[in-house]
Amino acid sequence: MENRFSFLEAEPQWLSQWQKIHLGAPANGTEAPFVMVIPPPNITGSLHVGHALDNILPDCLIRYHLSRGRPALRVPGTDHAGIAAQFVVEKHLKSQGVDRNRLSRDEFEAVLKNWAETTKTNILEQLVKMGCVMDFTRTRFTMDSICSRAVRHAFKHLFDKGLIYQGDRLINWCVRCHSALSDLETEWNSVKGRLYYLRYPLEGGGEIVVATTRPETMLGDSAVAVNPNDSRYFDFKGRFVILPLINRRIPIIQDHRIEAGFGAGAVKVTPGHDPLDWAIGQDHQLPIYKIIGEDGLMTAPAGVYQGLAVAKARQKILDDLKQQNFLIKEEPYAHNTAVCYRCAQVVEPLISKQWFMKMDPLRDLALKAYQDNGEPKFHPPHWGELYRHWLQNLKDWCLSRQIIWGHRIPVWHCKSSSKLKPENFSKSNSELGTGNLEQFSSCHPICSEETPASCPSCGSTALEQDPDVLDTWFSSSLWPMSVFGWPDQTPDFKRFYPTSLMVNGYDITYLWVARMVMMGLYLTGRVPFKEVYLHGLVRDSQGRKMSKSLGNVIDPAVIQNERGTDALRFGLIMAMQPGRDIYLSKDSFVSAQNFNTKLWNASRFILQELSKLTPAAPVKETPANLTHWAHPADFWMIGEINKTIQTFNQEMLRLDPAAALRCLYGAFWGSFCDWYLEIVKLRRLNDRYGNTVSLMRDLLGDFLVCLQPFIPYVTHEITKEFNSYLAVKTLLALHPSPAPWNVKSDLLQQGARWASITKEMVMEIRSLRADLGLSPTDEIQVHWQNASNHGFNSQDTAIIQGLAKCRFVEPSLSAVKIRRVIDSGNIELTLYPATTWDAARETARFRAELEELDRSVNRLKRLLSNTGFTGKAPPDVIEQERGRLQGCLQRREKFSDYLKQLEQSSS
RNA sequence: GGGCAGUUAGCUCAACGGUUAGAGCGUUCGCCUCACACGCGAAAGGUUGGGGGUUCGAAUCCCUCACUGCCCACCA
Repeated sequence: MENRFSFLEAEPQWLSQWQKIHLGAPANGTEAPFVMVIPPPNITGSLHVGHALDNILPDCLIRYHLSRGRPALRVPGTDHAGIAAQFVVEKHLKSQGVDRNRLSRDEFEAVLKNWAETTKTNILEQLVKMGCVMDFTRTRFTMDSICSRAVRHAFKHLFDKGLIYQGDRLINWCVRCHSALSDLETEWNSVKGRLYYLRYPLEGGGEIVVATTRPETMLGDSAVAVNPNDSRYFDFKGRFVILPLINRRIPIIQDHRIEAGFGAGAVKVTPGHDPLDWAIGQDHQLPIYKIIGEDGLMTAPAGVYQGLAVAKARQKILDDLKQQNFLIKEEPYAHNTAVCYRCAQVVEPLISKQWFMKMDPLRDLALKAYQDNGEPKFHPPHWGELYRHWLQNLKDWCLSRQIIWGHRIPVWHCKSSSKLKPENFSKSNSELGTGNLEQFSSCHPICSEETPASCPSCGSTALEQDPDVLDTWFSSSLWPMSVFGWPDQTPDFKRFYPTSLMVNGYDITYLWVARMVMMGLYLTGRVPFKEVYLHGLVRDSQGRKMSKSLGNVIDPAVIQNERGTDALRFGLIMAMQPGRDIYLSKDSFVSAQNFNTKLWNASRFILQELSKLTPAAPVKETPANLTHWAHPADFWMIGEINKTIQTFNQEMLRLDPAAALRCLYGAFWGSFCDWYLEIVKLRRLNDRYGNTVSLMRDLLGDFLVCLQPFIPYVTHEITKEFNSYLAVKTLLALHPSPAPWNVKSDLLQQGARWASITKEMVMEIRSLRADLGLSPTDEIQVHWQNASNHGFNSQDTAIIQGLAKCRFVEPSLSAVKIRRVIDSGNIELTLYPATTWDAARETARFRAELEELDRSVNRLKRLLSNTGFTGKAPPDVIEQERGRLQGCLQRREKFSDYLKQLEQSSS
């Protein structure tokens, strides 16, 4: 074995073996498989460290369940990522000097398909390299034929139920992406703008002042609103305003949504370009003027301002208002503006004909499932309430996007007649005036899973598919169903749906998780996953988001190259705290790598001991009759591993792999390496040493099996090195998770007691050695009273001598003495240092100890004489306190005795 | 504006009503000791954010204040 784990050489060997182990051995029992689907990464580029988390945490769970003999499946795949992907590809084209607007729809789609193929391959390869156990024969892509079919089927079903409709609504329009966005796809930025106070003249004399941050929208005003209780405006009721610049006559209306306290108390109402104004406009039946177009330029109704970009129009309108004395004042004002969550450009609220989905029936199902059955179960639990609250306030979902990359809406329009269908146009539409609305025939739109041959109403074959594509999250919301072939009742769908657990970052709880639940419930009657684990977001060591511009991005591939995939996996899992964001720096992976090295080296030591055994045939299995040959140290370690196995299982099952890993880390390094292996070394001369070595090997085997889900590469590589020496016969990943060792509890207790005394003694001596400034080669002489009472024989004392670099001697009356007690004062230790020694310091030490003990004794006496305590506390707690008091008294007696001796000898 | 989470050692976090609050990293000191210097040993470091309450007993439960982060809403 090399003295370092060469991960770069070792890693590639294991990948092909792991790809075969999905679902594990053929299921013999009836236990339901543990099923997860991957949160499909966007095909925008390569995987970042957040993706690594999304995949490594589930992989640990999948591997864990496989090792417990439960069939386990994880389905990989990728997401076409609509706007996000189109944005990235547009940028890429631009960097190559290609303007995407000069490409035809088909040409651009071809570029995107090509891009998707490349990144898909790259992403799947990265997943494989991270060691993820997935069934790559079931790999899906949200735009492949299976998923697309599910999308069309779901759409048609919802359409037929009347839940999907087309209509003119105020929506979020990204001018750069040239598409509508849903409410969840906008983000809010604080901007330092200005608040402008405009003077609106009243018909018949007088004026009213309105405040606005967007003066250019005044061209679209159709009313001025005031609060009905605002006494300043009681007299204005029923009067009209003549809108400056364009001289439109608009009413003054009253609406309770207007806050009297803000600005001037009167608000210009622009139903075409503001969400609140749109709502007010609906209620008051106000006309709508669309003065900003989808291209971000002022439209024809904007009159002389037509064709100007919004910012330029604003400036010109301000100039004109000022010149005509309509601008009273302006003041600095911080407010929020919506931006596109993908391209970060300003979102314009505007009226547009879009496809929407009524969410109420779906929402009700999700609320009922959550309230009645607690489904899905959230980790951490407080997310459940957030989810419920969000559902309660859910609005209709804007489904259509005016981009190219995505699922084309499965609706066809009949072009046979140019006759307009009057009910498609509300009276306000006639005033939109931009001609942007499609002219549809009188035939009903045809929703169909397959391209229809002809119009069912008129028989015409002049059909045109709706040009829009679906929100990328529509296909995502079907993912846990579509990957298994839904709507067909495939064997996979029957066996694996609903899935067991969904793991992803909390940032997409509403965008994705909630929608999957709603769609799953509505379309299949079942919540698509029993549990949801929402992990925190990865941030840098200062808590900032990782971004390319800040230069604080951690590329998982770089960590893998520098420290190994296991270090990446270990470091990420250890950094996870349920419900909290994860702060990472490149240094976060140092101690992870160190652990792997430690594991490697400890294994190397054990292998070396195995190979030294003669004859060449080492013990294959630890002899069962432990009581005949095992040492208390062995029983102690067995007790430790039993506790570890128990905690490990418990934490894994309650979805806290970080706690599980912490427990393994501490037991392996702190108990197994630091103490047990060191003790074993000191037992080499024992004639049963061969048995000890095989026990040590089997204990290592337990650790390897438990650690395998987290650090598969190094553990598998170790089992390979051990070859026939290790009891692990199959591929480690399929080796059964260890059960606690079946050893009588009194033996375990004896072992624990032995270890407790030994460790305390050794640490006391080591501490004193450091205190005295002794060199590690200097032996320190020790006398130990009452040793035999604790059953310590010569082998035990040899172990202590070896660990503490000391030598046991007969008591000496003449030598310098340092006294200590251990085991709560039951054992007295006398040390004879062969060096000068500061008696004054020792005296001070005892005095301090005594003071501390006095305090403890007083406290404990008070506590134990408190009838409130003795009457109410559980008996074992009282017993524990009694024991503590006993120990303190014993120690105090010894220490005052030593102190007296010290004072006598120094005087 | 509404809501959620958090505040414990220099840093990241444990401790899930039991009385002397623990790890890892970092720091300091001593060691290349035959698995490992990616290591070993030793040590320093805390009024558990402030205040009040419940309890025999509070980091833990309740109230309150302060601060931090996030989500939702969007006052023009």
